[in-house]
Amino acid sequence: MAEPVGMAKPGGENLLFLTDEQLRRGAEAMFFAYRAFTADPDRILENYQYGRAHHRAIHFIQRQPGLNVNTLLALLGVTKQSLNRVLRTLVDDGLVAAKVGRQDKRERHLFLTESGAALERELSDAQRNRMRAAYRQAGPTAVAGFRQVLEAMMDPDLRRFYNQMRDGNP
Amino acid sequence: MAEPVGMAKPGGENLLFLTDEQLRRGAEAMFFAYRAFTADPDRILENYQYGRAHHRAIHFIQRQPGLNVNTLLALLGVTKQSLNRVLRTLVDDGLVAAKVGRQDKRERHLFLTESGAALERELSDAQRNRMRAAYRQAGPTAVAGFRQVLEAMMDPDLRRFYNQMRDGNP
DNA sequence: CTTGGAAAGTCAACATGGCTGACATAATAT
DNA sequence: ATATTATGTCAGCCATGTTGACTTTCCAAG
Repeated sequence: MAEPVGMAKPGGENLLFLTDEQLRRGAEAMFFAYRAFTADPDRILENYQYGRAHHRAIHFIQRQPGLNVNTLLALLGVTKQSLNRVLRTLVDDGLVAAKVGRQDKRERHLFLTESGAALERELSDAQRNRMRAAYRQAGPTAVAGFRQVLEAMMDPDLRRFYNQMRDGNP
Repeated sequence: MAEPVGMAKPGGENLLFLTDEQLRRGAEAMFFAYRAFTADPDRILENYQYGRAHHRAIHFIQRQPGLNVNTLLALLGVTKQSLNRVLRTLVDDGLVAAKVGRQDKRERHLFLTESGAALERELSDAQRNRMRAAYRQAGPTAVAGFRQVLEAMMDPDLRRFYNQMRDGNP
């Protein structure tokens, strides 16, 4: 707690002096927090015979209804063969609807069905509950910092996606 | 940017009003940032025919030299069979030394060898570079918030471990 | 001193979800 | 007419998780 995370240079520049120790602690915090972050949805998914990959696909389809497969591939960062396995089971099970594009008939636009949306809600409810609790405990200033650091950590391409999603869904 | 992350209640209580949208954004930020967070070490590990599991084991052995297998299992949250596969290759390849306990001869205390420490350094250097850049970009206040939120998100058991590691390694 | 249980290692079998490579189909774009 | 793009699919491989069963070693308590 008394551990200094950084200091302003006397000259006035806002440089940070970060020890290896401080950065290692940050890495561990990411590791443990991410484990907790995925634990709740994972427990739910077991009941449905789905995995984390299904959750991610469902999440982004909920987020951008009508996105095409290529966009989803870029968001998830996996190969199309890998995604296809997941997406096929979701379509077969009636959780996702794939509609042929009107302008470009090669594209499939992806949507959640009623039951797909229901599962998405169940999963994200569980995940949001944990995040809400953490946000409340840490307070608004901490939350703003949390998001700033995460955003700064992202690869530029994904940061673009991340911000597009904000802009596209106000 | 103009998105409110929370407000203080007029009454004075520090409650946060968090929309689903804000929490979903947080989840996405976690997802994208974690991808970036693991990407650099993953690239390096490919050259050595190791995976992320090896990195995690090496990380915690570096962190607490001499820990026993049970402790490492609890930190990593995997089964002993799963860990054993990873640990065996690391021992066989001479990156990790397993020394029989003096008091309790059933226990094996794990240490990094010279070459193990070298690989750990290479991996964590890459990871720390990204974190350092993100920390610098976001600033000290943001970093403090980042850590607060991550800590609040952890499962209580893992938070205990997380804080023990701080206390044990001042 | 015996015995129960803990720490660790191992074998086998299986599931998930990554990957590559090759190929097919349909439709757009040149 | 042809090249390219978007998608889907098959086959196979790998890393890493799982459960279950079993052994060895050894500490500790009866």
